[in-house]
Amino acid sequence: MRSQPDGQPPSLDPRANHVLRALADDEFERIRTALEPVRLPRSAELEVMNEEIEFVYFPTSGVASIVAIDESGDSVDTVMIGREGMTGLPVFLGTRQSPVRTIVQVPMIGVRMRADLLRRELTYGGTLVRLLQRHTQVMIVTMVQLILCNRMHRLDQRAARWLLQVDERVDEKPFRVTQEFLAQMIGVQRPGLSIVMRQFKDAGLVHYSRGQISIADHDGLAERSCGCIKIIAAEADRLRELERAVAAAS
Amino acid sequence: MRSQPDGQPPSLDPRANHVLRALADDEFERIRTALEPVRLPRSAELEVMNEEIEFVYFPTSGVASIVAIDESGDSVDTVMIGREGMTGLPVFLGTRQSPVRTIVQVPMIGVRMRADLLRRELTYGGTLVRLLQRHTQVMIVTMVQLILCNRMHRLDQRAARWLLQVDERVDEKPFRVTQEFLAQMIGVQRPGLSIVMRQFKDAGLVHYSRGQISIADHDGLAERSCGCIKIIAAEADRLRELERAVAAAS
DNA sequence: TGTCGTCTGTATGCTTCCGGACAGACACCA
DNA sequence: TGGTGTCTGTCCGGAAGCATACAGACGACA
Repeated sequence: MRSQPDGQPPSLDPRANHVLRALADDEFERIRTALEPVRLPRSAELEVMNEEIEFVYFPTSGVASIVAIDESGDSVDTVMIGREGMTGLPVFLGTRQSPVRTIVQVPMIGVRMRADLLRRELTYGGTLVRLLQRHTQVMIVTMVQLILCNRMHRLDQRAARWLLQVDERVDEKPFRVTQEFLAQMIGVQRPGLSIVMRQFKDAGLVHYSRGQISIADHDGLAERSCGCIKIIAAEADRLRELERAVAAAS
Repeated sequence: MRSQPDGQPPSLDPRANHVLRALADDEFERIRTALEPVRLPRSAELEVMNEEIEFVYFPTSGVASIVAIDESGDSVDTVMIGREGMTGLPVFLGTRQSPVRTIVQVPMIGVRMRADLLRRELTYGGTLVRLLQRHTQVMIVTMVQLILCNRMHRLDQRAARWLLQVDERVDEKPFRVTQEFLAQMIGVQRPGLSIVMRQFKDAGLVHYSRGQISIADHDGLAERSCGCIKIIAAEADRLRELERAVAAAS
C-alpha cells in the first residue's frame, strides 16, 4: 500500500506527472498558471479523430489511451498514457488535428493546457522540447512492442500486462474496470477474458468484484505476463538515465 | 508496367525518395555531397538494437522495416520504410543509440548520410525538421493501425496488405521474397501462408514462383486486404496536403 | 545428366480463441 | 422487499492458425 502524505494527495500535484516534474523549474513556473486541474470519467474523449486538439493533458493518476479503429468499426486500445507522459503528441509534431482517437480508460486526474500555449512554449526551446522528444521515442518503442505482442502473445499474458501497466499508473486502489470494458480494450471476447480473470483470482494474483480490481500478487502476475512490460520500461529508463547524464555533464 | 525513362532509372535519383524530394532546393544542395549511394541485400542491418546509429538511409526502391523481438526470440515486422520515408528517426528524436532493430526486407537502393551530419543539418531549421515531424507522425499512425491489424485481421488480409505495400515501394518487378521469409515477417507459420498464396495465385491476383512475386490484379488484391492501407495512406496524404497549403499561403 | 539444396504444397492433430447464448449473483433503487 | 440493471461464470460449436512432418518441384551446379 502506497503512503499518501497528509494534506494534498500526490495526484493533485501537477508535478506528480513525470513530464512536468522533469521540466526545469523556471519553465514550469512560466506555464504554471496555464495548467488547469481536471478530473475525467471513463470514456471522456481527449482527442477526436480528425478534429482539432484543443487541450493537451498531463495525467497524474489514471489512464488514457490511443484507440485504433478500422473501417468495420472494430477497435482496440494501443498505447496507454498515464503520469509518465502526456496526450497531444501531434501538437508537438506540428499538426492541429489529431490523427487518432484518445479516450480515458481509467478515471483520470491531472492537469490540462491549451494546445496553442504548448505550441508557443515549444518555440522557446528549453527542456520541454527535449522531454517531448523523449516521450515520442518511448511511444514509438512501446508501439513496436505492442505490434509484436498483439500478434504473438496469449490472451492471459496480455491481460496480465494490462493490469500491471494500469496499476502503476493509478493511485486509486482498487481501480474500476469491468471485464466487458477490459475485453474490448485488449481486443478479445469477454468470455475468454472471464476465464483468465477467474484463473488469476483462484491463483491469488488479483482481487476483483463487479468492476473493482486490485492486484494482490504483483510478482506472480508479472510472471504470467509477457516480457513486453520490461522491454518498454527498459527504454524509458535508458532515456531518463541518458538525460540525467547529459544534465550532470553540463 | 511502369515506364522507366531512358538513361538513369528513377531509383538512382536521390530525389526519388519523398523526403529528399520535398526538401527545399537550397537545403538539398547543401547535403547533396553528403549523400552516398547504396545498394543493400536482404537482411542487411541498418540499425542494431542498442547500438549507435551511424547512418540514416533514404530508400528510393526496396523496403526496410523495424523488427520487434521479444525475450523468447520471436520476432515480427512492424512498420515498413521505403521511398516515402527514411530510417533513423531516433536521430531526429535526439538519441544516438537505436532502440530498435531495422533491417532490409526487400533489396534496397537509395542513399545514406552520416547521422552526425543529419544532426547538424537539423540545427539549421528549415523544411527538414518539418518533414521529419511529418514522417514521425505518419509512423505513429501506421503503428497504431498495425496494432489493431495484428489483433483483428486475418492472415489473408494481412498478407494482401503486405504485398500491396511492398509493391508500391519497389521498382523491380517481380520482386524477390520467399514464402518462408514472408511468413516470418508477418509473424505466421509458413504452411498457413502457403495456402493463402495458393488462393491468391488461383484467383489470378498474383504470380509467383520460387521467391519471385509480382502482382497481377492490384484491385483484386486490395479487395482481399484489410482497409489498413487506406487509413495509413489517408494520413500521409492529409499531412502532405496540409503542408502544400501552408507553403502556398506563405 | 544426375545430385543437391531450396522452395512450395499439403496433411494432421491440436490449441487458442471467436461468437453467441444463457443463467446466476450482486448492487442499487423504488 | 422486490424489481431491475449490471456484472460475471459458463457452455458449446466452430473457425483460424500453430507445430510438425513429409513429399514433390524446380533450379543451380558439377
